[in-house]
Amino acid sequence: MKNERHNAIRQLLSEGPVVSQDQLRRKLMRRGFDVTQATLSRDIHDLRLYKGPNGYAVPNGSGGNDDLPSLDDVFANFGLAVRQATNQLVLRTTTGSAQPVAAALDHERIPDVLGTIAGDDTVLIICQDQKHASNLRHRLENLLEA
Amino acid sequence: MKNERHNAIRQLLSEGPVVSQDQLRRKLMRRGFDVTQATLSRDIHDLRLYKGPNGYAVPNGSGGNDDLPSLDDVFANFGLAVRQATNQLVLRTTTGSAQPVAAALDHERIPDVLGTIAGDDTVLIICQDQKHASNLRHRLENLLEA
DNA sequence: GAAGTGATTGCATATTTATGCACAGGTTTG
DNA sequence: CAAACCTGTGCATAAATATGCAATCACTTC
Repeated sequence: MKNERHNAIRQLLSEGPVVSQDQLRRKLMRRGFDVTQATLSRDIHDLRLYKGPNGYAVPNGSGGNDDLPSLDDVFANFGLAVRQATNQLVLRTTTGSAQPVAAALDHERIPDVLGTIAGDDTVLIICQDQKHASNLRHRLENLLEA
Repeated sequence: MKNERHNAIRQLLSEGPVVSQDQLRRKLMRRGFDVTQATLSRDIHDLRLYKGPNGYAVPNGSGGNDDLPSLDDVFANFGLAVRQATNQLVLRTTTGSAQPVAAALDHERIPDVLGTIAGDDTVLIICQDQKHASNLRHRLENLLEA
């Protein structure tokens, strides 16, 4: 429950500005998540979100991670949201992070992945078909939480 | 004076974490600035500071570029042609303009758009499905004629 | 010089966010 | 199975932040 809600929050933030926890609460309500402001305060702490002049935002890849980052790490740090269009996934990342994220994906040699194309903050992932795409999407959504 | 105080605030933030406006007030006091929390709330707004897990921070991007040119402008200036392939649109732009055009598209937060990937003179726009793609294509075609 | 104007600030208070406590639903342990 | 433990949550409320209003001050205009 909490994990799904966290994903929904990231998704919402990538779609439009959210100025207060109460506004976030109402938006989540429309998506079927009914929680109180107190819970959102805790969620925001968990997700390490920032609040600025334009509302809440996902941290921009500042943490600067070191070694050979695993897919899990890369995702936890830079992944924002995954969306699916038939056999393709569109993965939003923090700005400037799409390339390394795509590299990590390629490196994992996941059989579902036919190939990736990365821009600045978006990775397009091509799968064999819709089924493989769904499969991968679920997997990535879980990684987003870590 | 407000400007000196703003500079002092920036200085303080670069030296160590500041977690609350009241803490900031006390630190400024020691430097000879005696103002209330209300004033600091306004200062923070003026300086467009962000508050996150580690307190206040100066905005991420070096040069706070908040306002992108409007989609209409960008299109009128750099857009060349739109073509559709099932759920994707391929947008040709003047060479070197694909990135800014894609950025403008992203920031418009059009619901039809799952994501964009930009090269040098081409932007690939991924939509949910063929219907959304057609919808968006018509819209963009209109902008091109403007 | 009087009156008008705009900028800055404090005060009081509204609004927003964080948190102590209690409780419900699972899990693990004995 | 019961007891001891976690985790996640709401409720009530504390803490932090934003803001309407009025006062002050530096300038401008007539």
